[in-house]
Amino acid sequence: MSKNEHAVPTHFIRQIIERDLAADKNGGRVHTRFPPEPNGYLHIGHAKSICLNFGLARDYPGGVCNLRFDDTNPHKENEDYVNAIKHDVRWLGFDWEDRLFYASDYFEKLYGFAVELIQAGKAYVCDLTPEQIREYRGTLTEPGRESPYRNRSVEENLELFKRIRAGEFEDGSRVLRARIDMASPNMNMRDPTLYRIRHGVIHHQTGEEWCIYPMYDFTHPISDALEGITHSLCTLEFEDHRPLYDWVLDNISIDCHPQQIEFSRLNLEYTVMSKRKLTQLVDEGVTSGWDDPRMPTIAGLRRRGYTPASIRTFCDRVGVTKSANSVEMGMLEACIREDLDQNARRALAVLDPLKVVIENYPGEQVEMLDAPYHPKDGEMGSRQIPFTRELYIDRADFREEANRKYKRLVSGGEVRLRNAYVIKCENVIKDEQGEILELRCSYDPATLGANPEGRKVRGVIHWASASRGVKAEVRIYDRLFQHPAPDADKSVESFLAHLNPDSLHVVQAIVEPSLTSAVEGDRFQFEREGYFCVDPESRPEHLVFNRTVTLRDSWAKIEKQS
RNA sequence: UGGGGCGUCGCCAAGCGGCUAGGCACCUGGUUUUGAUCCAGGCAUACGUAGGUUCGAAUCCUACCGCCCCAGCCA
Repeated sequence: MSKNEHAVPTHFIRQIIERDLAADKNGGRVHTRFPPEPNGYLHIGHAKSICLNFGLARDYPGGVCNLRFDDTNPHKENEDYVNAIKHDVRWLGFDWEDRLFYASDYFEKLYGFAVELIQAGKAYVCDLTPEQIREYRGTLTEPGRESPYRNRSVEENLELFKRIRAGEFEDGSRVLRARIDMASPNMNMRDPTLYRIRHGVIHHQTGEEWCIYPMYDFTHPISDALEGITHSLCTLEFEDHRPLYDWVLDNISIDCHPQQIEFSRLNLEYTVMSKRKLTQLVDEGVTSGWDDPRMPTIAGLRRRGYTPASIRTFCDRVGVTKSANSVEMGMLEACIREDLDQNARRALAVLDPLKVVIENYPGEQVEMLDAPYHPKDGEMGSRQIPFTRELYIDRADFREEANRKYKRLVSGGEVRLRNAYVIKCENVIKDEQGEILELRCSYDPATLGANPEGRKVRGVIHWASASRGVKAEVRIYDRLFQHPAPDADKSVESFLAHLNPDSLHVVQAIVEPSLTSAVEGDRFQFEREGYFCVDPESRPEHLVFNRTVTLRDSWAKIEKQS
């Protein structure tokens, strides 16, 4: 944990836990779990859940948190997702130690509890088709009707369930259902399905051992109880499932009854958070993969340059409540800026190069200028930057003429080159179309590490040596969508209609040579531009940087006003 | 027109009957060889609405309004 992270504010779940602790409810234990289904990559919403569950375990004496894969639907799951999820949780900074579990570990026990339910007359084998089950379920305003198979004898149910497990029946032909209340105002209590038949799928953990798979509503409470979970935290859409969670545990012989508590999921503006939609973005090639730096996945944020600490800080700041929310991107960006401002080395990189020739600087001369890695943290040391007769500056840092507000280089004007000399623009060379080709400048040798005498130079711009600088590919990312809530807009056929066509720009930059040794994962502030990280595809002979986030830019605001 | 939730500043969010925490964003100034950072200051006398209880209500009560979730053999 970094120094930036301090005591987090309380929230309603902590209050519940503290009340339980005070009442010695679970023998003083706090035991949570993070239970992802391995059917996709984790996203920032999962990060909130991870920080919550593992954070609680960390903050209470003796607290522990399990990692459990909710792998009851083999159709959509695979081992690659399991590995990616483990990697992401660890990367975020959390440790499940020896508590790695799979719901599939409990298939045999689960089967036993299902038999118990049948023996108690609380579950039955139903032969209705999926369509019929839906019809019999009724609607939100009308009660359902009881299945004609609802009153089968215990013996018949037991026999049938055994034969189902033995593989005698086809997919979809029968299910095991809980026998609760077809007239319940809560849809989840209208004899929910407990088991379905699935032949021919190879489960990533259990292979072909089973042809029946338990449903979430049956599996989850039992898995929690088997692991001795005290507080089972999930998102709001499961609120209606809580009566069923409790019903399952109340009707089987198990001596642990965790408390399910629901909180609202995280929503971020200008992106989507549902696994279905993220999968679609990947499958349709809209993004380069789950780790595309524009994705709100942990892998995407990592590749974008976000640090684990910045994501943890973000999760702490958004808090835990039951109210619907849509958090601004600015909140996330502030967290990474805060981290990187303090911890990232500075470097000079020119993203849109314009050649500058210093006419009074000797052609063959190369001066190595010392430049601190950080303006405030001297302990980070410094590097040498070559200064030569031909340089590059950014096109945006020169204007032939401009008003007083513009503090950069203008014709006949002076500007400070960062960590180097003050230069003056003597001449502007253009082509026939009037396009500026290069600038002819002079430098003042007396201005290295010193202010010029008798005049004030207001601007400072970054630069790179033309001969010693290094080419680099820089990927400039913007938000993936143009709409703050792409999946909430019902007026379009698909959320894809809101894709931002300009979410990625690739530019060829000239960067200072010290960056040649940068390796995957290194993060820098390119001064006056933003924070950048080295992409996994980067090689010493072909550097690739991703822009994590821009710097705050008050100049852009000033310019916008005029 | 069933059930379950939620409504405090542009966005998050504290608050749990006694002067509306805080963060992000935004606005002013100052410092600055990054128009960054940093520092100082500003930013809710209608807490969804209307009634009520109370000396006192965002907090308690009543009614209403708005938004979200639920009719998978998904999780």
